Amino acid sequence: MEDRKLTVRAVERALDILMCFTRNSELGLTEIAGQIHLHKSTVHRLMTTLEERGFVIRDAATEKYRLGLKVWELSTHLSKSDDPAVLLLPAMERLRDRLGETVSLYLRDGKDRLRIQAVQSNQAIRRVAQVGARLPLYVGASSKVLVAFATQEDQQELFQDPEWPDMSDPDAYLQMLEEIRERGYATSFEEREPGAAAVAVPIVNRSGVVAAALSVSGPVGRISTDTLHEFAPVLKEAAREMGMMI
Amino acid sequence: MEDRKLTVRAVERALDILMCFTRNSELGLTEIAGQIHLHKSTVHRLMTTLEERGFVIRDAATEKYRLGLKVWELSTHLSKSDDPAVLLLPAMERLRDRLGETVSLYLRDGKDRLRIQAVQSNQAIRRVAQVGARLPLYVGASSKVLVAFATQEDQQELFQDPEWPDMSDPDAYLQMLEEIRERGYATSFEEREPGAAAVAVPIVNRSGVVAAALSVSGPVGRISTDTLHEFAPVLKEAAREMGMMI
DNA sequence: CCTAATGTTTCACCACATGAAACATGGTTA
DNA sequence: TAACCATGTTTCATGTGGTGAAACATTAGG
Repeated sequence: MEDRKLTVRAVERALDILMCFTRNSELGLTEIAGQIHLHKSTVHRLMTTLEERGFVIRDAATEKYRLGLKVWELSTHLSKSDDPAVLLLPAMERLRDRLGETVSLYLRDGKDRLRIQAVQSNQAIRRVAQVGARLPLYVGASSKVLVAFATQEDQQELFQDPEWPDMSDPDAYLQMLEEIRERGYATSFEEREPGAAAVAVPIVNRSGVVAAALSVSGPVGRISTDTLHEFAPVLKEAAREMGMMI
Repeated sequence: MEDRKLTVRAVERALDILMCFTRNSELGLTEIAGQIHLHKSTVHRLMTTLEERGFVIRDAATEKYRLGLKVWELSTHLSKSDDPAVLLLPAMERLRDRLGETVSLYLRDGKDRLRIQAVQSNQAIRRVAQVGARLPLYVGASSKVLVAFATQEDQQELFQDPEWPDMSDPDAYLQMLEEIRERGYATSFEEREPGAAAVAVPIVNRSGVVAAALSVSGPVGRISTDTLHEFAPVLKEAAREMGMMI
């Protein structure tokens, strides 16, 4: 072992267990043990610890574990002041009112993107976006934006990741990213979700860094590829304003 | 050591570190080490682990730690469906509109209570209640309710806790709890906070268990002890309705 | 009744978490 | 400039305490 670990294994495991609950809201002991490949007795001890500290609770009925009050308590103490999710909410609502479609805000987080805020279209047929969803970086308009404006090294790291799908034509893909950087927005048409289309633009903060991606999405019945391109300038203007705030 | 620990010390410590951020949103290494009485090198390793997993981040400017994205992500996956905080919000808003004062919802959590929801009075002078605040169980109208309707064993455990203040007259205190159970509400007048008065009632869920405490509070200038008793029946009716929902 | 799948506890082993101490860094003072 | 102090970081010997196999307990289902 050349580069010595300076982390604590038991804690890593406990945190991994907590993150399991982003995929399933209720989990049994063996279920968790299966997901993180540990012996159930080990998981049992970790769960006892998490439960004792209130980070998970046991459902009285199902006997399964779910996230506890402490998680919620912690989240209320996240520093709200500089949190884009609350800071940009009003601007997102205005954009939704203007375009009439669902508006989402994404943050790059490692090899994924995270939908940190969303305001839903109020039309009868609409795309419903779930806040907190973790989505892949290799598909969708917002992904393209986040990848296109990432650093070279960052991109290389992503592409080399085993999770990243094999590119049939790497040059064409890089060409597309270049195009996105040039015109300042990306589109997607039934790419991640059938029946959904989206436009996304980067939000550049005052330091000149791409801090997030802003997208507008809706059903293909209402949004043609033409519509996407019509939306783009409106989005860009909104993103520019938002960038001033963060 | 007679009763063997079946918890994991390193994990307990890591979780304790996380909870430190409910008191301070930004913390340095030695600061944390001081709070949980550990050597800074130990804390350093734990923090590296927490950071690697995204549960804390380092502020670029101050070099201090703050809670990370993962905490927020986890919190969005708390099962919202049966969460009283969102379920009872509309009813709380109606109550606020009716009485014109700040309405709070408390949950018992171990030796404390937790304000899990609050809607503020919209009068100029008002009591501002912070959601997520952890408060003691030995003072305040809501505390009295939560203690009064706790089980005998629970009460004993609380009273024997070293944190619990010495009771000058235990019999009088028990007498007061009995009175609260009889009339179904508790009051406080400049008890926890100078200048604030409150009434609180229990919320009994469909299983007949006291699941939470509902309180209305405001400045003493507007709320006399008489007002508190006038509010009580309104609160009780609201709590009855809320109880049906959880 | 047996079987299978849960969760729980015990226990011997030795990996690995631990804290002291040394080191590095930046900021403040004289 | 040096001396100082308060941060954070890394190293390392020590033995505690985390680990997983296995045994046990419990429940549900066939």
